Amino acid sequence: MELRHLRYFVAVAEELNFRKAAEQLRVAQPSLSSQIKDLEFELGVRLLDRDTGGVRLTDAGAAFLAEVRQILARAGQAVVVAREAAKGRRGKLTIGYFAAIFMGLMPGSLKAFREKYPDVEVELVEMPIMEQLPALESGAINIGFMVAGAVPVPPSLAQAEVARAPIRVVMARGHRLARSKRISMEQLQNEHLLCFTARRNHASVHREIMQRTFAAHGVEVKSIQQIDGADAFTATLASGLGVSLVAESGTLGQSPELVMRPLQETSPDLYLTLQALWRKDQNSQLTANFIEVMRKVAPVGKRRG
Amino acid sequence: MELRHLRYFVAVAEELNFRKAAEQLRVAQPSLSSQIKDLEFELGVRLLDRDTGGVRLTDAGAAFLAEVRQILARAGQAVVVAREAAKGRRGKLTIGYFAAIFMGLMPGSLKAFREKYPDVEVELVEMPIMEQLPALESGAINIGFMVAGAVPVPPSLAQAEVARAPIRVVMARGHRLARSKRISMEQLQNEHLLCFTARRNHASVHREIMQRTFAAHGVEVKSIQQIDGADAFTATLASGLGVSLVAESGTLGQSPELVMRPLQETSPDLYLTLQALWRKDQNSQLTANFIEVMRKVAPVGKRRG
DNA sequence: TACACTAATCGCTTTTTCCTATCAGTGTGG
DNA sequence: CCACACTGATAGGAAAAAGCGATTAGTGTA
Repeated sequence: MELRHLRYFVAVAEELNFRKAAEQLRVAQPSLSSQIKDLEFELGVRLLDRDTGGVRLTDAGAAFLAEVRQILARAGQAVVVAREAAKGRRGKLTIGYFAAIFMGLMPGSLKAFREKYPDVEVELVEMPIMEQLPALESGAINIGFMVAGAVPVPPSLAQAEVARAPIRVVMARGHRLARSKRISMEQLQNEHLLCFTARRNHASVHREIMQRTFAAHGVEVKSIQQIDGADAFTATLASGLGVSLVAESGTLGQSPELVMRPLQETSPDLYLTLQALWRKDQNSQLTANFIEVMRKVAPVGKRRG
Repeated sequence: MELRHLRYFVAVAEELNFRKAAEQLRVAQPSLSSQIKDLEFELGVRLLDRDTGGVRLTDAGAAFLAEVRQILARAGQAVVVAREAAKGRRGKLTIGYFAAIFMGLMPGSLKAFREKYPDVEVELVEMPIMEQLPALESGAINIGFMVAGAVPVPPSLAQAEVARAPIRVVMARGHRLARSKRISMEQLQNEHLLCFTARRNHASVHREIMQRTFAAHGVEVKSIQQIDGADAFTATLASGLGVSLVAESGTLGQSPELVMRPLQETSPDLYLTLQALWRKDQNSQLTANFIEVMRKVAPVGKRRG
């Protein structure tokens, strides 16, 4: 059974006339008769009662017709879906992300993407960068995100900068340092510093970045306390126990109990860059579209240095 | 695009290997390559990323695959539907009926039919016999019912007896005649007789049958009052205003305000036969099945004569 | 009774699909 | 580092299928 048989059958069932149906299908009437006969033979069912006087649908033909109409409609739909999907306007996109409180660009990007591509199903999977890399390679996720330079990127993955945001000092609203308009790194040297991690006993990318930032300015810090989980981290900051460095775009800035202050220093290093990662061999328009939207939405801080 | 293309595509998408997919499809690998190429060309979309190293689904391929699986499933389903429909186990049956209060066999028959053929959609259309005849010929209804001999049946329609029930006298529980165990036709001669009709100003088949019954026994009746609508007819009987003749199987027997009494006479004429009608050229298994069920369910009264 | 119309059949052509054999790459193991 | 097993693509001819024109058989109508 081929779609041709179904198309021919629908034409005859609608016209109830082989000659007219054949004309509409732009084939000769004997071809049509032959195909219908083959279809009936394969089904083992008479679909059309016909004699030299005309054509009528049998019960089985009427039931089959209803099914076939749906099949043909779906077949047409499938073609549309494939073409739409090729343009990245339809399909499923699985995104691994992490550190909303740290860089916080996903909510706005997702909203904008869903508005522009309503037929794309987006699934967000929260996972630390070290889990994203194998997930990208296996195809479990289509796009991953990391702070530039946090970890080495395997050669099978492509990367692109999607946002850049200045580093800020974050602390409780009532914190002693909150009175300063700008805060120098020397001031931070003797503060209790905090960083967060996704899972207990995991290496903290956040700590890595903080240490690197201080080191780049020749400032030595004693230790940075690691806190598991975003909520715990926020709560600890809010208690006034310590301070941390995050990107200005991080969602911590939305917390009413916390404030952000710029650093005194103006080096170009004092920016965090968010990079999107995807498989080089994927060549996915879906991925390209998401990154394009994200780039437009993402607050790209102007360099001060 | 033909189902072959879709079947081939699914095989490759599942195996991610042309050679294995070809083996499974029992075709040579080059045929498979060629068909997939044709499919992609027709869609204008690359569905599979392939090189000498292997095969991967593109985004479009993944989206298309999901659609195609459903199409193929439906196509298989359509074949089943056609075969089931040919056996009368599936499809739609439109039944014209009338005079439930008069012969009252439909509820039980419908119940039994729905139990035996749950996949058949049954639609009941209430219409008097004179409307059923053209509806049968046009195909608006598949089966009609009439009391045997009520009207002449056109030669294009087939008919079969499905039930026979004795004629009874029906009246209010408190009616004077209700005290008799049997009632003779002479007793009825001077009673106020009632018959019902479907619509105002329509000829009453009920009256026709009653007159014929009396006439067959040489009993002459003055007049029979015609009442529009089954509910009005029941209510008028219940009020004690008059009496009527109906089949024992009629739903009037279920009314607590009414009683039925047999006639004194024992002629074989004193039975009403319900006939099913359908188009001769229809040759519908659905119709045959319904009538078969109805015959089993219908109370066929034993002849007393 | 002729005529217009129905769908089916016949013999042949065209188109499509399929096959075998081969080729051009890639990754792997000795 | 080179064979070797593996990938999918290509070429040319064979087989199958679909299509065509002409014709036939049958029905309904004027």
